[in-house]
Formats: sequence, structure tokens, C-alpha cells
Amino acid sequence: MTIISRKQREKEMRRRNILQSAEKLFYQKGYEKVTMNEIAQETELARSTLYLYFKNKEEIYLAITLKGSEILKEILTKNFEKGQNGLEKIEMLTKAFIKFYTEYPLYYLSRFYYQVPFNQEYQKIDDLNKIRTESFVLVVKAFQEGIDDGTLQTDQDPVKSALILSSLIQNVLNLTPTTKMHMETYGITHDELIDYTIDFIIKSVQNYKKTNR
Amino acid sequence: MTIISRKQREKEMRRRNILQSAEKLFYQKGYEKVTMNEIAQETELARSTLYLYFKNKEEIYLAITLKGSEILKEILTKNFEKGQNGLEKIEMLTKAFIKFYTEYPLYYLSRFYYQVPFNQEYQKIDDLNKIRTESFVLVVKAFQEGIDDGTLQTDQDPVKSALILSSLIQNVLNLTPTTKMHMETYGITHDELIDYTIDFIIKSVQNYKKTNR
Amino acid sequence: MTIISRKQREKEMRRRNILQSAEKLFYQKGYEKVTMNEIAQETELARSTLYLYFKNKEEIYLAITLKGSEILKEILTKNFEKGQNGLEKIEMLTKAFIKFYTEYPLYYLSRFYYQVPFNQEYQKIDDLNKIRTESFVLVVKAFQEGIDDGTLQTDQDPVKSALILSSLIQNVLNLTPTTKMHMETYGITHDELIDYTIDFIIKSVQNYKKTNR
Amino acid sequence: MTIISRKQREKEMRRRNILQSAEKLFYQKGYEKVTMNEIAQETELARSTLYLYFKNKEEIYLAITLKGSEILKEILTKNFEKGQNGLEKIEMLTKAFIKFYTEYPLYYLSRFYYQVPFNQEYQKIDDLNKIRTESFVLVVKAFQEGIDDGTLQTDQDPVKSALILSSLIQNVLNLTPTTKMHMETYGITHDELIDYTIDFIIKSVQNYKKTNR
DNA sequence: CATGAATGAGCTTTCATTCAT
DNA sequence: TATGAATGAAAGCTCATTCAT
Repeated sequence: MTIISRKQREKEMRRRNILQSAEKLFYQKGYEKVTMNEIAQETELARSTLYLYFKNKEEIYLAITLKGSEILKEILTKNFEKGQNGLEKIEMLTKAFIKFYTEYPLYYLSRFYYQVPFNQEYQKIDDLNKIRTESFVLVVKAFQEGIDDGTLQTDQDPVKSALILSSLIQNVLNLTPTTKMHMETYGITHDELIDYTIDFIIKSVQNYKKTNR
Repeated sequence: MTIISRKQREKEMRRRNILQSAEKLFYQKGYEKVTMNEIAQETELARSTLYLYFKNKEEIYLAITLKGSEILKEILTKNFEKGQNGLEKIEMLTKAFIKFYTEYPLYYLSRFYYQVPFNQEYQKIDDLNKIRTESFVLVVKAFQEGIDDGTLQTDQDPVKSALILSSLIQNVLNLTPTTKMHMETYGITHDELIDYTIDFIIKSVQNYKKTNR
Repeated sequence: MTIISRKQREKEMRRRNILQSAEKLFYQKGYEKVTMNEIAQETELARSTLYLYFKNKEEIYLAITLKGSEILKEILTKNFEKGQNGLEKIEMLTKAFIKFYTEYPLYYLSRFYYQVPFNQEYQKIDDLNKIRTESFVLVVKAFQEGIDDGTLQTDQDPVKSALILSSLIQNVLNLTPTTKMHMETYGITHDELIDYTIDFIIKSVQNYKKTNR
Repeated sequence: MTIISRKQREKEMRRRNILQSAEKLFYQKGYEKVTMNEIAQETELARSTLYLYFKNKEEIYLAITLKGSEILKEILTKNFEKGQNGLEKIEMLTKAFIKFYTEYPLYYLSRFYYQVPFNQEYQKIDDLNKIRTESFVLVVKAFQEGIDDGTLQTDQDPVKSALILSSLIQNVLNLTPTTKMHMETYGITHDELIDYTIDFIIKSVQNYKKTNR
């Protein structure tokens, strides 16, 4: 039994290694530009060996994206529960995004390269979408709670606000080259921008008529 | 002389045709997935003829992006001048983005595919960056003006707010598949989201202590 | 116009060259074992150039087979008309097969490698089958005529006899390695076997009660 | 000793299993299209285990072919002895082929795929050829006997007739797609064709001057 | 100026075979 | 003995780019 599990562990390890290498490369160059050869070299395996672990390039990509979405969902769920009211929940969720990005920056590629033309048949895409929806629902819930308990502005739409929140955070975490350029021009660091954005979000959604922060 | 200029005009025409076809295709399928063959067919030219007008595929992409950035800058500049104070200028600039997106949707690809790994040598990238910077500066200026004249919240950083504004608008105009999915789940239309986002931005940056909108 | 036709001729020439090389290789090694690379080398073209002339390997194979079937049909048709009665027509058709084989031996591969797993969709296969059927019908007709005019045995089935005739001729023209071995063992040449087979066929189908050959 | 022989029996068993699976697959899809993986799966063994029993794919093929040739030879030998004169022997041999084909259809692949480019070095090919020659010699002998005893036409060449006989039978048992198509066109069944061919053969070789069948 | 033709480099993927365990 | 893992070699095919006309 120990033998089996060792082998399995090793196999799982290899799989993870492949995913790590692929993540890194996808992140650096984008899905299309990365070749199976590069992934193989990065993993120090033969190109053909990759096909023992993944059916094709798409599956590698999907595995990474799925994993990332799962981790994010987990972090979001935990943080959601830590908030005592709607506003706090929004704060905690926002920080959850930051935490995810900081600890697993590579997974962020998922947002950028989600454009990949998957064979629609893939049932795995459904899995992915399910998880992402579950994550998003948390944000909506937090908004709804805050609207109900009066910690957030009561005239806002929870869904639309959730969409805006997600957009903002993703953008500020995963900067485009142009944005980077603007930041350099004005000497702004990434951390500064992140902090500012968090403040901006909170200020924009909280019920300033009620709370005095 | 007239002959020369006619020829030149025709040449310019062809160039534009190529760019139009390419824009459309890049927009539909993404830079990587578009082949020179497709661009040629769309333009009704031979594949090799494209190379008389552009050094390679990258240059076509760059030309489109540059053109789009120029148009955007122009619209922003015009609208900037229409605003009487900082807040109005921010409003006008926000609407300028919408206008640009509505009238030249194809150029929006630029944001998404800006990731294309250009040979750093390209001097054309500098041109592009220059124009984009000029556009961005306008937004910063508007914020500064509003902060100075008291129509915008005085404790905000004009540059960081400009970055957030740009991000938000771009994201809300050019939706990711995931965002689209969330919108479908909750039955939200694109126009609704755009309107909501504009309101959100204005509300977030204006000096609510002073103005009563 | 001459320019166009020259170019077209040259293009047609290349196509033929490719087909010739492919024929030779298919004949020598069998469809599966022949690579596009080999065909390219044999034709002194780049591998990718082949794809300008044929969509894929299957199409090359089909083109050869189709061409061969067309030539055979033509020869059969001509010879069919030369025979004055059924028996003579059978003789002429038999000789037509020999002639075809002698002049275009490579096309004989068609019989052997017809097993190739074509995508059923191919409409070209229908074309091929049509021509082959037309050829076969000629043989059936000849038998029917001979049965009717009494030069062939009257108690035979024209279709089944036609099937046997075709089989025999094809086999004797295109020898399997085992058959070759047997021939070597007994010191029999290919021409001897062909002659003997022709005699055998005629003797077997003719009306010996009537004719005195 | 019993232990050893049990082991040996088991080993022999495995070998046979592999051959059975391979036969089936070769028959269905052709040598080239069958992968070692498929053979392994069909046998419920690991891919690499096949290599303990056979040096490579070719050897599997050869083993099947050899086995088939041995069985055929045996059946031919038995039937040869049952015939009382040359004509009867030819009849019995013809029926032997049919019997072999009916009972061991899979082995028939041997004829079709004999084209496989074996490394000439193989000594096993000599074994195969020896057996096939022995089978063929039987047919020749039967013809010779019939010629000598007057039951077969006396002016025929025993070897050449034997070659024709073999060809005819093999072809009629193992139909090409084209032949199948012709048969469908005219609504002829395989059994009908087989029966007709047997009659045809007998009628063609027997001494009609002497016998009155 | 325009193009048809050609190509080299590179892609994803398959598969027979080897080898350490 | 049996196998899972690994791999090299090769396959078919695509595409941006070049070049002679």
C-alpha cells in the first residue's frame, strides 16, 4: 500500500510540476505562444511524456485555470465568513483577492487568457464555470447583505456592483503593459495602487451616511 | 503631380482596406488565430501583396492599435474641452470612451491583445506609447482640475484615480467571457452595466459634500 | 493568354510529377509506409509545397487511383469495341488489362491499397466507384453478348464470370510475394504465367461445343 | 517438473492470447493501423509485457501468419489424402481452402498483409516460406496426378494451374472493397460467388472429354 | 505594383520500444 | 514475470515570409 501511494504521490508530483512549468510559461508569453516543447523543457521531460499526463495543450491550460479558480473560491469562502456585516464582508473578499494574487500570482493568467478557443464539448469548462459562478455569487451575497443591514449604500444593485468590484480588482492586480507604463511615468508602485484601489472600493460602496470611518 | 497623388491615394486606400480587414478579424478571433491568408482573402488581395504595405503581421497589428489610439485621443481631447469644470470633464471623458467604443468597437481589441510580444526594437511602439500617454494625461488633468476647483473629492490622488477610471471603463466595455456569463446568469444587459458603471464612477469621485446631484 | 497557359501547364506538370513520385513510392512500400517527406524528396520539392497541390496524403492517393481507373476504363472501352462477338470481346478486354498493366504498372497499386481508410465523406470516392463500375459493366456486357451469340458457354452467369475474370487477371498481373516465391521455385516467368492465364480464361469461358480452337 | 510445465503452459497460454487479440485487430484494421497499445488492451496486459513474448510488432504478425499457414497446410494435407484421383484431390483441396477460411477467417489476413516490409534478415520468414511451399506443392501434386490419371485435362501445366487455382480461391474468399461493390450492384452474395467459383474451377480443369459430370 | 509559387521552421500529436523497479 | 513511466523519432500539417516574374 505504501508503495502504491508513493508511486501515486510521485505521479501527482510530476503532474504538478508540469502544471507549474506551464503556468509560468503561459503567464510569461500567453497560451498561444507557448509550445509543448517549451513546457517539456521547463519540466525536464520529453515532449511526448506530457501526453501521458494530459491529453493535449488545452487540458493543461484548463487544469491550471480550474485549480486556480478552486483555490480562489476557497479563499473567498473563508474570508466571506470572517466578515460580520456586509461592509466587512466586502472588505474581506477584496482582501481575499489580494491574498490569492499575492500567493498564487501565476493563476491570474486565467483571466487574461480565458479567450482560448476551447472545444465546446469540454465538460470541464462547465466545471470551471460552475466554480467561478460560485465565487461570484459570494460577492453578490455580500453586497446584498450590506444593502440589507445598511452598512452599504442602499440604492445600489448588488449584482452590478459585484461585477464592478471584480473588474476593478482583477485589473489592478493584473496590470496591462499600458497601465504599467502610466504607473512608471508617474512613479507609482503596484502596492500603492492596490492599496488605493481597496480604499476606493470601500469608500464607493459603503454607506457614508451611516458609518463614520 | 495629380497622377502621383492619385496613385498615392489609391495606395493609401489599399492600406486602409487591409487594416480594416485585419481589425475585423483580429477582433473576431484574436491576433494569434488570424492568418495572413485570411487577411488577404478579406481584402481580396494576394497574400504576398500584404507585405508591400506592411513589413509583417506585427506591423499590421501595430498600425491598427496606433490608429485606434489616435482616434481615441482625438475624441478625448474634444470632450475634455467641453467640460466646464473638473467633474464635468470627467463626465465628458467617460462618455468619450463610450463613444469611441460604440463607433469604433474593433479598435478595442488593442487593449486585449496588447500582450503581443513585439520585438522591443520597434520604434513604432514608442509612437504608440506617446499617444496613449497623452490620452492618459488628459484624464489626470481632469482629475487635478476637479480636485482644485472642488467639484471632485479633494483627498484623492489624480493619477491613481485616473488609472482606476481607465481600468473600469475598459473592462466594462470589453467584457471577458466570465463576466458575460455572470451577466447572463443574472439577466443583465451590456447597456445596463455601462450606465451603472458611469453612475458609479461619477458618484465615487465627485465631491458629494459640495455638490447635490 | 500564352503566359497563362504556360503557367497552367507548368502547374499541371508539377502536379503530375508529384503524382508520379507518389505512385512509385506507394507501389514500392504501400500507402501507410510512405511519408509526405519521401514524396517531397522524390519530387525535389519542399514537404509543405505538396500541400499547395493536394489537401493531404489521402487526396494524393485518390488522385492516382482515379487517374489509373480512368485510363483503364478508356483502354477497356476501346478494346471492347474491337471485338466482333462476345468471345472476341472477352479476349480483347483481357488484353486490355495486360496492356494497361504493361504501360502503367504503377497504377496497379490501386487494387492492393484500396484498403486505405478514407473519410467516408469524400465525394471523390463516389467518382472513383462510378468509373470502376463502368469498367466492370463492360466485362459483364461482353459476357452477356457471348452467351447470347453462342460464342461463350451459355450456362454461365455473366456477372459472376466477370468477377472471376477480373480477379484472376488482377492477381496474375500483380503478384504477391508468395506467388513470386512459388514461381521462382518452379522457374516460371511472369510472362509465361500471364500467357497461360489468358489461355486458361478463354478456354474456360468459350463455348467449346461450338468453336474448335 | 510439474511446476515448470504449468508455468510453461501458462506462458504458452499468454502467447496464444496475445496472438488471438492481434489477429482480430489486424483483421479488422490492417497491420499498420493496429497499435501495440490496442493489442495490449485487448489481451488485458501491459503494453510492455508484449515485448516479453514477442520481439516486436512484426514478430507478432509473423507468428500469426505462420500459425495460419500451418493450420492450412494440415487441412490441405488431410483433404489431399481423401481424394481418390487427381480430380477428386483438386476438389478436396479447393474445399480445404474454403474450410480453412470458414473456420479461421482471421488468418486470412496473412494474404493481404503479407506485404509488410519485413527485415529480410528474419529467419522466421524462411520457416513461413517453407510451410507455404509445402502447401503449394500439394496442389501441384494433385494436378500432376490428375493429368497422369486422365481425370484432369492432359494439356495443362500443373504448376501454372496450381497458381491460378490458388489465386482464384484466395480472391474469392477475401474480397476487395471494389469486388464487394460490384457484388452489391448486382445483388450477388458471397456464398453464391464461392459456389460458382468452385464449379468454375472444376469445370475448367477437369477432362471433359473423359468425364461426364 | 501585384502575385503565384515555394519553402523552412515549427506545431501538436502518435507510437514502437526501452528500462528501472 | 510484469509493468508504469519515459522517450526518440517521426508523422501530417500550418503559416509567415521570400522571391522570381
